[in-house]
Amino acid sequence: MANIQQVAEKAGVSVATVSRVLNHAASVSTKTRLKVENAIKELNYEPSMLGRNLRNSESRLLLVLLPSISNPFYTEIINGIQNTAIANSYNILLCETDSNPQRENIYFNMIKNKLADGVISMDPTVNRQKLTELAESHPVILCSEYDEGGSVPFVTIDSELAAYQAVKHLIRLGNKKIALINSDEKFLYARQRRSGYERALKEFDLPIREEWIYHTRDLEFQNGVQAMRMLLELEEKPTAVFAVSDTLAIGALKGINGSGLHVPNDLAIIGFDNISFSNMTNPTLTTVSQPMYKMGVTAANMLIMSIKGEQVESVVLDHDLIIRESTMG
Amino acid sequence: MANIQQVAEKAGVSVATVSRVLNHAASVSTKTRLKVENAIKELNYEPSMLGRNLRNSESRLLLVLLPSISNPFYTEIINGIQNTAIANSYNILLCETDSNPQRENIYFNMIKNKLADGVISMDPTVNRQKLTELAESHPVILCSEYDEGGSVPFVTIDSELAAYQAVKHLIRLGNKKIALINSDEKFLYARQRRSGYERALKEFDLPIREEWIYHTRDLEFQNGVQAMRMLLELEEKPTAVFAVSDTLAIGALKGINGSGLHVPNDLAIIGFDNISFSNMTNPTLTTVSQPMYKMGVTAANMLIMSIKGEQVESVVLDHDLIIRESTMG
DNA sequence: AATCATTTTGTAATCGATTACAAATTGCTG
DNA sequence: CAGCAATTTGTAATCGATTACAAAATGATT
Repeated sequence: MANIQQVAEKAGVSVATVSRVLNHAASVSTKTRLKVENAIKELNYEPSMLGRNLRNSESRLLLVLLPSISNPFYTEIINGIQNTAIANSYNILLCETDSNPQRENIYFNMIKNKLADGVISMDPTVNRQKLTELAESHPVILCSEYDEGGSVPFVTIDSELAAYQAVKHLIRLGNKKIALINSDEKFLYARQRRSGYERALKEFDLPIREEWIYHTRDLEFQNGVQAMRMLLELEEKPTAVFAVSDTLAIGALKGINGSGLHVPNDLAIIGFDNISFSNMTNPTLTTVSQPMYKMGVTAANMLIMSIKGEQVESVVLDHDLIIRESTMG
Repeated sequence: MANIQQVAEKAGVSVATVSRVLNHAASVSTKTRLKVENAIKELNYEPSMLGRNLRNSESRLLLVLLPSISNPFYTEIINGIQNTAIANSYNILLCETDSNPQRENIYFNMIKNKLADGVISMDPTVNRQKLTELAESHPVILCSEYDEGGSVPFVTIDSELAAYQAVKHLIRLGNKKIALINSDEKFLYARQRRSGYERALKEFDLPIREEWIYHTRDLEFQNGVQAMRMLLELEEKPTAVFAVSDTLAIGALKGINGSGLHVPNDLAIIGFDNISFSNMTNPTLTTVSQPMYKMGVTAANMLIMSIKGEQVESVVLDHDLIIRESTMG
């Protein structure tokens, strides 16, 4: 790869002039510009991001942190981020953290080191303190999961309300025994969704029974299968299940297969996220749809504003209840 | 963020000495090393990747190109790559190309510009010429999809054989009318899987009928649904279907629901990839399992060897036929 | 204490770009 | 064509690290 020196030499000008051509400075005469452009073409030259970034403290690269790419929930969000980034001449790099603080740290360092201009974190278990610290001096936006009462701007939905509405839908269908398949309540969204679940039950004077609340370790299908098996072993079985993620709900659906029970006649199920799989199951899955693409777009716009030094406000977007076969008894 | 100058000043030594401490050079006395380490701690200093990379032409970052993160097929491969990379003090960045040559180009430039040390491409529609060109001067490994007769090292499976075995399995079950849901044959794997399909049919003197071969535009569920609908409208319907990806097979399964036909009694289905969802469908999906994690590990090891300047040989890994309910009539 | 070998540290060039400032060129005007 | 302003180009410092080489400090030996 040629460097700027060689281009300058070939064009018979100084490196400063080449740099000016590269940056479309107005003060270059047409004649020299053409000379330089030819030299660039001949040498197949492309400017080094490294040299440029070192000097400019700008990389036009955005980092997107996510715990795992295996959850399809992130797919559409990333599309939104990516399209918005590209429209603003930024590129994105996806960083899978596996919720491992050490890995997170490596990516935080990329930001500190100007290898990237900002970060959108979708990792719920992120090291709070490190992140807040980073956010003091660098652009950071949280997406989906956020820090209650924290200072880092976020974009999310009203999980409590969504859960409340989902459970209310189950109650309206006549269900009185409603189970909750929740993830670990160290996550804010898990606490919020539980809270919405309880609010709906209370409103209709239904009891909150601990044995109908199951906590899973992860959000994989298998965790949902396991949860459902436990619920089906109870003496008093629920007649409906609200799972806090589609992956869990799909696993639960699987757990019911072969038990002789029928969805939705014996047991109604609602998921959360509206991942593309949720429409492929048999029966198809009723679920809460998050505006994932829009979340991505919003987060990216917020980050880019933040990089420009503008103030940004957190945003709460609307959700939808998508009613499908798993609750159409 | 403090820089190396400030650390040197605080420790009362030269920048060279600080650099030596950072790089664990043997020639630093214990006394000065301690002074420097204290200064580093006090200033909360972390070396700039940018300065280091510019000087060293090394970033210890690997790029992983993939067309879309929405296909779960890539998930396990990436796990393998990531774990191997970390074990060798590398980090990975995922780059979603959407099979867009312009985007690809941006990431290729990151390699050329030393922002990353090498690239593993899983993008089948990659710009062949650009990639080969890049591979001449930079470490590149292809994973899964590769360039037949090309010079770029790859890791893959024997798609032709896998398809042959899958179709033979259908024939052994007594099927004589076997359809193929293939993707676009511009992809090498699509041509290879078709070839294996035809070899099996020929071996058992079964006719190859064009109307039983459907080509989809993408690998999304919806493409499989659509394909199945077309096949079910034929006068002479197939009794079995081999789909070249699980996503298509799952869509096909969905397409059969509501048609009154039963899987596997009326129609057997085989997919390809063994994505985690393939075990969640009802009935569960028979499929060809690729050693995805191992592919990732192998690709990463090959890339790291290549970065070290060693010669690497392409690898063909073993696959497995996983028999589940969709072919257990 | 002088000499020399060995260990430790510092000086300054380097990587590839950008840009403030200085210098050179161009074009006008009288 | 001298004089001056406006335009164009070049020089050299800079970003933050690494490292060859030089210089200084240390220690051993006589």
